[in-house]
Amino acid sequence: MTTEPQAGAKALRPARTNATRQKLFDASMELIGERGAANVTVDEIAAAAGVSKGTVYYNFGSKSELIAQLLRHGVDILKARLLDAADGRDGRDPLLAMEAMIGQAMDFMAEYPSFARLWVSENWRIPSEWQGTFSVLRGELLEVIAQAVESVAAAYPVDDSVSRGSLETAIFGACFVVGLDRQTYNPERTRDQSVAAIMAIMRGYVLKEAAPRG
Amino acid sequence: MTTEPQAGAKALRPARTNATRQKLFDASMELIGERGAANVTVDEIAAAAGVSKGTVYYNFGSKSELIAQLLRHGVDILKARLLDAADGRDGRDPLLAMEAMIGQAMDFMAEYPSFARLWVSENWRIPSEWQGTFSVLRGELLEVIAQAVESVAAAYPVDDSVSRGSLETAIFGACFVVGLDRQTYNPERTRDQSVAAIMAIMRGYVLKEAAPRG
DNA sequence: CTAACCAAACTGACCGGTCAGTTCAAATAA
DNA sequence: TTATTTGAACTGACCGGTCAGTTTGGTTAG
Repeated sequence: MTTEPQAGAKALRPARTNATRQKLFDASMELIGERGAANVTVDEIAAAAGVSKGTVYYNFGSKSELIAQLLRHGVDILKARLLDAADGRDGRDPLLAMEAMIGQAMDFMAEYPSFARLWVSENWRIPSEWQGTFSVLRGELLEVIAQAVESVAAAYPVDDSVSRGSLETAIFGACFVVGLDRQTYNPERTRDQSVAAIMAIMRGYVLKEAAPRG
Repeated sequence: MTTEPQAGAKALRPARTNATRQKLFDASMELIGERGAANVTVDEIAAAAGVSKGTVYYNFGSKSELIAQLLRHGVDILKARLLDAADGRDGRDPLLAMEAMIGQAMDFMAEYPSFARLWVSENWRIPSEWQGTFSVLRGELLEVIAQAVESVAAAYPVDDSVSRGSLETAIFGACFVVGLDRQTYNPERTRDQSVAAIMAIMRGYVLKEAAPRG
């Protein structure tokens, strides 16, 4: 195996390395998102990143590990945005916070469509090479959604016959699919239309138009 | 290229051929759904079907064409079920018909999880080998959903600010994702929970609890 | 009845090419 | 000095597609 840089010492790593890793993330996100992990070669990724093949193995050790870290990278970005959207509305109407989060999700899908494609392509495989990675990352994202749903349920009367978990999954899934479909098949649809369609789930969950904190 | 059987003469083809094609559909649906189209070899498919590799090429001409016909095959089954669920409730409450359809979709996902995985894995790739196939099949399925939504909109007051297309896409996507998630991560969730979560979209779309044909 | 015949269906060894992963000496930054 | 990158060569496994030959089931001729 090639000599890897100290894996845990991200902070100590020189800027050059981080720049290289970023270039590799960008290049592989694009290629893998479009054509699928199995249909992209390491040589292609290296070339697209303007880097040699050896550098890929020096930095990541394997193609599989590169992809695992790519997934983690993308989720970190998405999570940060969702939390930011929620925090920005702290103390306000939880339904508006939810709407802001879904809007952020749509923006993310528009900005990183390849990440979304990679996610849906590999997420439900069994057993996947990245099963553990997906399990953890999926949990983190659902946690963010769960918090937002919880806030809504605390402020509004909701339909308790609907299972929280299933509801969160439906929102999660609808975000990915609506976002991806807009990219692929219906570019004419607006961000707001997409958000409104997904928000229908929440309007169906909340029982009546009671005022928040009612 | 190997000599293919007359493509249009399905009726004339001996039973042996149709049996072979069915075995190949079953085997490849399973393998490709689990591991992805690119990670399954034609040899494996042939072996799993209890048939030689040459037979695959005799019947389908290429791996790509096998998968295209596999997609068509699965959609035919799903469409038939959805239409059946809708027809079975003809003249009744369109919301109940919708609920029946979503229930059928859940059943389908449970029975053919591999098809659902194949679909989400390859659907949003650009450009995909099966782009044309997906475009057509996606349109057919959305058409069925659109009809059901139309019936609801005709019988109930609905939120016209929500774009029909986006709504249908959200339902479509939620069905796949909720169904797959149940298979992969949450087998303890019941069919009814899943249906209820997806139906929240419709309850959010309908304005009040007006009686049908109001 | 049955032997000869035929085309469709099927077989599986084989070929040409591809790719992930490895290695390493030389170059280049910090 | 030391960490990082380069570039090119190499390997060994794997895979899609091909093709010459075999089996099967039915039809026809004698």
